[in-house]
Amino acid sequence: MAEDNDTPNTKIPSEMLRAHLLALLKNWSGYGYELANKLEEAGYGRYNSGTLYRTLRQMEKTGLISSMWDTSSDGPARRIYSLTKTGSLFLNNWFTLLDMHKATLNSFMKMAGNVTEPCDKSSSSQEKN
Amino acid sequence: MAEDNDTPNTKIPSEMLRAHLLALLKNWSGYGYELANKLEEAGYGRYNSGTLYRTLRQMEKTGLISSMWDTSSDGPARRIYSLTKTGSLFLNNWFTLLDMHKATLNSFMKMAGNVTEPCDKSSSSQEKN
DNA sequence: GCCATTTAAGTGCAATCTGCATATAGTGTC
DNA sequence: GACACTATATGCAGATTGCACTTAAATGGC
Repeated sequence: MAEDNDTPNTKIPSEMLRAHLLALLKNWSGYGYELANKLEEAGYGRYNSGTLYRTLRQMEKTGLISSMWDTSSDGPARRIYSLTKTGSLFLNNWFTLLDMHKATLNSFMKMAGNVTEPCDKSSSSQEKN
Repeated sequence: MAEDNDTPNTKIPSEMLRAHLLALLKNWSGYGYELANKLEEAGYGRYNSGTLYRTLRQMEKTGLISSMWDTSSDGPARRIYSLTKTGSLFLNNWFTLLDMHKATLNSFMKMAGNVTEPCDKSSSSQEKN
């Protein structure tokens, strides 16, 4: 992991990155450098370290995860993160949101057919019930 | 539809809003005000109009949608949006991304138990003895 | 000991994005 | 003309992002 290839080869929205981090921390505690490695191994490229660490601190600030220093190891101190109750709930809600989102997308795409008549005489939209 | 209740009661990430707009414009052309109504009818609250219009213009700038003025109607001119080829591709990719994301989440959550042992190659995961 | 490298986390800053309030403009109604 | 409704857009403070850079502890080579 010595190369400074700091570019994610698969760019995902930051909301998804947060969800990924929460999922990794489910039933496990890890530190930033380690999380970055896991993300890379999963094919999400090498995140810019600043971006990743800042994301983690921000998630901690909003209560999704909590951290404490681990100085028991050999190298420099590590900030060990764990999922909070809130973070766990958030992760579950995220799954729900994903499903709702997908359902809405499908509904919207199917909705396309029902607008064939222009009927501009009415007030706002085509079908005003 | 005249109340100025400008608050979405279900807050979703902006990436999802963009996907919703793309889905609505699939096989259909509509203008901003109309799209706002559809989102509200679908239970996503009344978006702040500024936010929505800016999002649309930005999506146009990045080539996901295209617009032209419609002055044929009675009221003020409407900017009619349609999906571009790029937007259509983007929407398809978004579905793929959603599936990948969900798969990754599940994989990460299941991964939790294996931390006692480096499953993969000994890159630099948890404890590089 | 000295120096480069690796591990680990963080800061600085410009550019962009977000939420919210406000502005602009056309049309119909009184 | 005053007013409400439709329709789009702008202004601005605060948050977020990407990228470069910094700090710091330990390891390994000479």
